[in-house]
Order: sequence, then structure tokens, then C-alpha cells
Amino acid sequence: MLHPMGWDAFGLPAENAAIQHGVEPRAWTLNNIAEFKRVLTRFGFSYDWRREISTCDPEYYRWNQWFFLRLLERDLAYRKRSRVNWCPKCETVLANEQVVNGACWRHEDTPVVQKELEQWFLRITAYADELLRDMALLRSGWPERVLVMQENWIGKSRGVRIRFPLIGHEDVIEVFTTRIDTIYGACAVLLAPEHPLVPKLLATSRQRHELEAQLQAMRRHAVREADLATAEKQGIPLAYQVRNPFSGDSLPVWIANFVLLEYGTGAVMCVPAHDQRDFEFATKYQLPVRVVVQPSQGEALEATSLRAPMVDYGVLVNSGPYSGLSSEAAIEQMSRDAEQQGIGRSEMTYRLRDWGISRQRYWGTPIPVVHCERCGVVPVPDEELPVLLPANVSLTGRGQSPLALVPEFVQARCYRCGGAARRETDTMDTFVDSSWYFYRYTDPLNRTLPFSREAVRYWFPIDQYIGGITHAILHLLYSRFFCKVMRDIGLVDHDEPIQRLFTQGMVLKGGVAMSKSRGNVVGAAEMAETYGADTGRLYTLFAASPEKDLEWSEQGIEGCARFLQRLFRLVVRHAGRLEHVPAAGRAVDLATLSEKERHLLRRAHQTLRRVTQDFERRWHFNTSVAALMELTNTLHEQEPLEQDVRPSVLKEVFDLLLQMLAPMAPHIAEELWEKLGHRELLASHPWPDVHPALAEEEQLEIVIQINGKLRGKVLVESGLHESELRERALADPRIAQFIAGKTVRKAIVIPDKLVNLVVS
RNA sequence: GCUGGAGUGGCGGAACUGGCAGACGCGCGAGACUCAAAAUCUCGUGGCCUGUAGAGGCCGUGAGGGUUCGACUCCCUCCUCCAGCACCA
Repeated sequence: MLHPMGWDAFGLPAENAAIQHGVEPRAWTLNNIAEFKRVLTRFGFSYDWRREISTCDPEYYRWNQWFFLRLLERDLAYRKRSRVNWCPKCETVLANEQVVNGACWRHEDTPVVQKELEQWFLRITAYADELLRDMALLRSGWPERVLVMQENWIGKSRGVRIRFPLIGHEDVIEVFTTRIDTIYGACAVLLAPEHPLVPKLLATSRQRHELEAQLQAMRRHAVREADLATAEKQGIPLAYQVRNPFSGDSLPVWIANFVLLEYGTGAVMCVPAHDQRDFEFATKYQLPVRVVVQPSQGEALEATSLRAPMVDYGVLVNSGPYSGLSSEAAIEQMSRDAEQQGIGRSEMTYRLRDWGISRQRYWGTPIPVVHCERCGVVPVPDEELPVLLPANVSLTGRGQSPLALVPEFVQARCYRCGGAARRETDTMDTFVDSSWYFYRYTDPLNRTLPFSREAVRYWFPIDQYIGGITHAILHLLYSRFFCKVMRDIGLVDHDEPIQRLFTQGMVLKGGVAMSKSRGNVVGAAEMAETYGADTGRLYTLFAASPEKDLEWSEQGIEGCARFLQRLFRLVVRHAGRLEHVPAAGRAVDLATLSEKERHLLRRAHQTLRRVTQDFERRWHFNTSVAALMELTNTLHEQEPLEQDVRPSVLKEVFDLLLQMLAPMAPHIAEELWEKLGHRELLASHPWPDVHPALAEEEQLEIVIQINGKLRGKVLVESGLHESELRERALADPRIAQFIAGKTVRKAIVIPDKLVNLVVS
């Protein structure tokens, strides 16, 4: 098993600390790592520190740069001038995924603004289809909700791209629709405000200036509005008409604020009767509403009395030759016809956008290219890597990338022509770092490659990955993308990096997630100081099952401390007597056991069965802790343990208890283990096996119900036959009293469990 | 709005495949030990009711209905909370 630890060490927190407190990011980061490592060590976690990695180490980030060059070679990394999300507080670009409700994911109260910049992108969309398809491989091992989120994020939809020719002009407006069956109900064609045709159409308009002013206002409004989804529909009518290629109608062309340039073709047909947004738009501007799909059941809809659009599939009406077809059949037929007549073609569209990785920040991986006036963008050759991040950079928190202000860094030589060149000053999104870090664990010291094929072939794919649900989309989608690129480069030979995924709940403080980016992490270190590492470990396990969110509170930690102390005293009290005695072990003879011995061994093995199941199947460690508490309580109830319990049997029970405790509270378990006279380490002892015969219960308590209500219990030997069990139930005096004078109509008997008598 | 998930005592939470609701712990109450306190130990602790109180009854898992001999668990409707997505055509 590989159980490593490493540090996702680049990124904004270090840089913000530098700006706020004047600390050097590297020193601040190394300091934090040392502190974290101290706490983890204090808790006794068994990480393999030989494999420790840190993403801000040049020996790590050089491979980010290496990967970037491979992507560049394959045209999977490219530069594009684009409108990007810009956080005025971070003064950097944010990926779409980092924009939360129109605000920065780190600064909820800071609206994101749009800015035009030359940016580096990774072409994740080239893998959109494969990322979607390969989720089939993850169905058995990943939580459904993560897959659903990724599926929605990729957002594949099948539709038709269809051409609406402008009347009296050469140009054609292309529209994307998933509902070609509603095309006879179109009342207009709507363009995104940024649509490339807009300037051209405005230029030849008579009221050009007025329209341009309106457009400016619309754009400004769109930017300000934090919640675009709820913004009011706005339109600007243009003095142009297009021809509906199916119906032949001429339709007006509008600019509409709710049409997105980035999705589809940046233009849509407006079908008010069958789309919510179009309905609102048409209502506001009094465009004609035409019903062309009727519900397959119920009353027919009238355009004049329509209160809400009918967005479901149905049966076509008023649709020329397609009237009478179902929506499904019409979509099929009309798509084919459009293709044949050369007016459109079927197309897949994705919501997923390419991954913008440029950051105008210091504390990240430098993007390894130079800009040469003669040769353009020139990659840094592999042998020149890593491009090192310079030290002693002044961080003011203002303006552009801090690296641009370091002349020694910026001034470079072109690797192609040898002339003067300017070094790229953008750094990479830290999600690049985390997209492949787990591969590096398999071969952390490799100096010629990010990792060797052999090491990865031995360890990968990951059997079990544990991460917060917060990473459901970003990190886990990027990692899957990286894996596929690595496969295509020939570095790995699997399609998916992670077979099984477990999503941990978050630890909350006052209702918000504790996270390093928020800096509100509390607890662990002080807890270990006050109560000791074992109590801290036990408490975090006991508080809740791991997939659930947990509001942090130290209420109840006393219980764990008390339990460990109680257990410690119990074992120590008997240790002297047991030190030189061998444990009864496998060889124990059931026939010679006293009542008390039998009871203790049974409970011990039943506990072992429960804990083993919790560990292996469910990861519900809170119930494991409870089971150990119960076993300890049983031992207390059976005091004095000197009486009727042979030392070898008691030692067996103690041994089992300590072996079960060891993964949760290793320090105290190890110490007690030694006190019991063991010489080898408990930590190197294998997990014990359940002894089924010892765990078995000879006497069972059977529940007796009358009409489903609990009325009594009876002790029987296990494995009793149905009819016998029924007789025993009826023979019980209390039950007899209940059914006196009534008829037993039916008896449901579940062997070894219950008898339910149906009585009238 | 769409898609997921959750809702159980004063609190954190158990109940695994439809079969004893509330394991375990916290808190609280009573008692033992003590001059006293802390620590420790013991007992009790969902609500309501009862004239056979060391017993028994009724109600109870967000609300209402249903399926079933039997429902925290399955189905339908609704409410609340959390998360993700959100003019994606």
C-alpha cells in the first residue's frame, strides 16, 4: 500500500500573506509545511515520508513545465485573446469553475468583472466526449453524485446547426437548436451582444449611433448583474430580416442580452410557445406567439391564452409536412431533411470550455515559453527546464504579474534565432500541479521523467482515492484529462487514474467549510496538546461517519479521553498477572470454558466481526469505536476478572481488544501491548481473524409480536425450526394472556429473529 | 428552476438486506466515596398516561397518505435544510 503525503504549496494564500505581512512566499510556505508536518507526526500518522513531494519544489514544477511543452507540441495548449473572469481583489484571472454566483470563489463579496487578455488555454474540450464516455468505467467505484456533476459540467447535447439566410444580403446567421421540431413556431432570430455579425449589421444601419449606445448599455448591465440568470430579458431590434429555411417566413433579427456567445453558435431562434426564455422575451416585446407542438394528452393549447410555454415533447401542429409527427420523430426527420437540403447539420455541443490556466501571479509554475519578435512564441527546450521562479520579487498586490517587474527574468534569448526575447510572465493555475501529483508519489526522485512507466504500471490505477466533495468537478475532471493526455503521450497505459473514489464530508466551523484558503482551520494541534494524540484521533473518528459534514465542536471529546483512561487502568490492573502467560488463541477448547469465559470470548469475537466489517465494508469508524467501548464495558461488568476466568483467556480477550484499537489509538495500544508481555510490535502484528464458533450465540432472544406490536421476548437455542418456534411463542404465559379468547389467524416466523402473531 | 443528498431524544449520532427505534458517547438527575470538591464508581435519563408502580398502556424517526403480518428503511404528495448547476437554446 502506498500511503504518502505531499504539499499543494503554490497558490494565492502564500502570495496574500506576502502582500499583507511582508513575508517571502517561499519562507512562509516552507514554514507552514514544517508546522503541518509536525502536527501530522504528532498524531502518529504512518505516512511514507520518503515519498514526500511539494509542488513549489523546482524538481516538481519542472514537470508541470514539461507537461505543458508536450501539450503545446500536440496543439493542446494554445494562446487566445479572450474575455476572462477577473477578480479585482485577487487581481488575477479565474477559470469559469472558480466563479461562484458571479463572484470570486475566495471573495464571495467581490463581483467578477470581464477583461480582455491574451491567455493560455488547455484544450480539454478535445477530450470532452471521452471524458463523458469513460465515466462508464467509474460507475461502480465513484459516488453517483460526482458523476452526475461531471456529466452536467461537460453538458453534451445533441442538436442541429441551422442556417437562416439574411434577406437581401450575402450573410447567413447560424443557429443551434436541440428543438428543431419547434422551428415553425419561431418568431425571431436572436444574436448574442458579442456576436461577430453584430458590428457589421450595425455599420449599415440607419440609426447606427442610437443602436450602438443601446448595445453599450446592455453590455455594461450584463457585467454588473451578479446573477445573470435572473436579469431581465432585453433586446435591440435590428432592421434586418432572415428567412426561416423550413417555413419560408421572414423573421426579424434582434440582439438579446440572454444569448451566450460561447455556447453553440451565439445565435438562437426565438420560439416563445415552447421555451421559457423566449416566452418572456416575446411577451415583453409583443412578438407573435405560435403553438406548433401540442401535448400528446389533454387539452390543446391556444396561443392567445398561453400563460406559460409548453416545453415538453408532444405532437406537431402548424408545421407543414411535419404536422402530426411526434417531437421525437420530427427531430429525426427534420434533422435529416435539413442535412439533405444543405440548410443545416446535426451536431454535438458541449457546455465544457477550454481550461484557462494563465495567472498573473508570482507564486506558481512559470509557463515555459519566450516571446520573440521574429519567431513568435518559442518553447523553452526540455534541457533548459526548469524555468526557475526568481527569488526576492517585490509583491505589491497591484498591477500586472509581479514577474513582469523582474528584468532578469523577463529578458531572455530566443531559443530559435538567438535574438532578444521576452519571457512569458504568466504562471500556471495550481490545478495543473494537482492534476498529476499522485503519479509522482510512485517515483518521487526521478530526474529524467515525471515518473517511470514501470513505477506507474506497478501502482496504478489508484484503488482508493479519498478527497473532499469540493473537488468533485475541478480537480477530478482535470486529473482525468491529464491521465488521458499522458496515455496519448505514452507515459501510462490506463484510461482512468482512479478506480474507487470516496468523498469525505467537510469539517465546518460556524457553518462554513474549514479550509486552508479561508484560513479558519482550528483544532487538531491544540487537541493533541491537551488530550494527547490518541484521544484526538479517536474523537475525530467517533464524531461522525466520514462521508458526512461535521460541525466542529469539542463537546464529547472528554468521553474519548475517559474511555482510553478506563481501558488503560483496566489492562494495567491485570497486566502483572498476564505478562508471562500465553494467550489462549486459536486452540481454545469450547467444552472446557466457564460461563464467564465463554461470554467474554463471545463478545470479543462478535466485536471483532463488527469492527472488521466496519473497516472493510463501510468505513463507519464511529461504530467501531462504539463497539470497542461496549467490549470494555462488558469487561467491567464481568469484574472481578480474577474469578472464573483463566489468565490465558483474559489475555486472549485483551489481545484482541488492543489489536482492534491499534489502528485508531496506536500509541496507547502499543504501550498496553508491551505491558501484557509481548515482545514484537503490535504495529507489525497482522489483523486477527474472527473465530466463528466463538462468536456464535447459542441462546437467542426471539421477539414476539402480536399484530406487529412488541409483546414479549423468549430465549431459545439457535437454529430452531419454524413450527417449534411458533409453539414456544404461544406457550409464553404473557402471550397466552394476550391471545386468550382470540383467534390466531396467521403466524409469521423468521427463524432466529421473531414471531409475529396475527390475531383478531 | 434543474440535479443530487439529508431531516431520528436536550446534543453528536446508531439501527448493515423491511423485523426489539434511540447502540455508543456528551449533557443532565440521583446515589456511593470525601470534612468538602475534583477524579472515579453505581443507577437513571424520548414524550404522555395509569388507583394492581421492582407493573403496564398509548404516542413517537420533518408533515400527510399508501404498500405490508410488520416501515426510520419501500412508494406517492408536500415542507424544511444543505450541496452542485443555473438564461447552455
